[in-house]
Amino acid sequence: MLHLNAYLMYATGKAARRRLTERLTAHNLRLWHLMVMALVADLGPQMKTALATRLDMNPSDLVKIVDDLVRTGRAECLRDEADRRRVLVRLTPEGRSFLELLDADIASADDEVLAPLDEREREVLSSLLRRVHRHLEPAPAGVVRTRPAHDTAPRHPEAARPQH
Amino acid sequence: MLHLNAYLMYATGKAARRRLTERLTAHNLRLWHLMVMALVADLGPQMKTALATRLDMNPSDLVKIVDDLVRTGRAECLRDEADRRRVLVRLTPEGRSFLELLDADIASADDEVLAPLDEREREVLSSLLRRVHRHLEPAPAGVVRTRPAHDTAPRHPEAARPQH
DNA sequence: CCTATTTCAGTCAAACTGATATGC
DNA sequence: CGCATATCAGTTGGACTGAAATAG
Repeated sequence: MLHLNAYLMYATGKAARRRLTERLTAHNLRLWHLMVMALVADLGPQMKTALATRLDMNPSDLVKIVDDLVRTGRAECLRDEADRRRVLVRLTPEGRSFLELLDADIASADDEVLAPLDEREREVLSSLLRRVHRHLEPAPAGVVRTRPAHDTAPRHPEAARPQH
Repeated sequence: MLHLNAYLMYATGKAARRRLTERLTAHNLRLWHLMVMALVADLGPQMKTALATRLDMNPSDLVKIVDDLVRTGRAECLRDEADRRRVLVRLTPEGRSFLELLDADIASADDEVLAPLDEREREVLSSLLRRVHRHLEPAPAGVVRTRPAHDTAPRHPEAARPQH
């Protein structure tokens, strides 16, 4: 019973989150602050609903996270003039450089988590997890097709695909 | 940045927990209620600290979970007469049959989570996750060596293993 | 009217901290 | 005394619900 795979995933994920969180509290950040910044950096300015769906979090919680980011000057919101219901979230230059600052910390957390596995095994684990994850959290719709940051080349052009 | 493995584990674990929790709420149970019962069923009567360590949860939280289980007649606590600080938690017969009742639900949750993987892949994932998990949450000490006990006779904890 | 997006108010399980009591 | 076990009170970040406000 304790060999329940669902529980094993949960327990491992919890321990992994703890490592990440440890690094983040040193910077006065919480997990979602990082993830929202990282996702916006990856996809370019996005609607709040798209961010929430993609991160599998509640829209009402995302609002508060974005509020924090705006208050600390790391993100800003623009009303989309084409559809005035929409609010696009984008990083400020400070937000972008702050993310770069975190990069080393984050990578080392990742490394610590995967320490017992060699390169080949990490890839296998990552790919299996990704398949399970895609299955459990089906592809989010509604991602706005915007360019990533103007100063960096678009890295995943196929990721910003309209929903139909 | 979003390909962060630590986050991928967290996100997958969260989704897996959700599936488990869905089945449990149908039985008015929470995750920890199940896990504590399952662990006690597996290891036999255990100290509360041992259970908490093993499940990577806070001792103060475990107390409340065990309280719930006792109140609903699924577990009972016995003071260890050899060391009166210790409280051994064990399942009642009702607890044991309740666990058996849950078995099918639990197995199906597990199956749903791993649906996209074939038998071979499930084993690989499970084994990789287990290694990562062991590394992140090193082996708990202080587990009392008791039999999984189908009768209710208190075992003598002289069988307990010293923790180093 | 109906739907989508955002926002707010509040609840709940889980994660964690600190302090205290008690027995070895 | 120190140390381990158990317990209690409280906080915090996270997960979730329901409802309102706004705009297409």
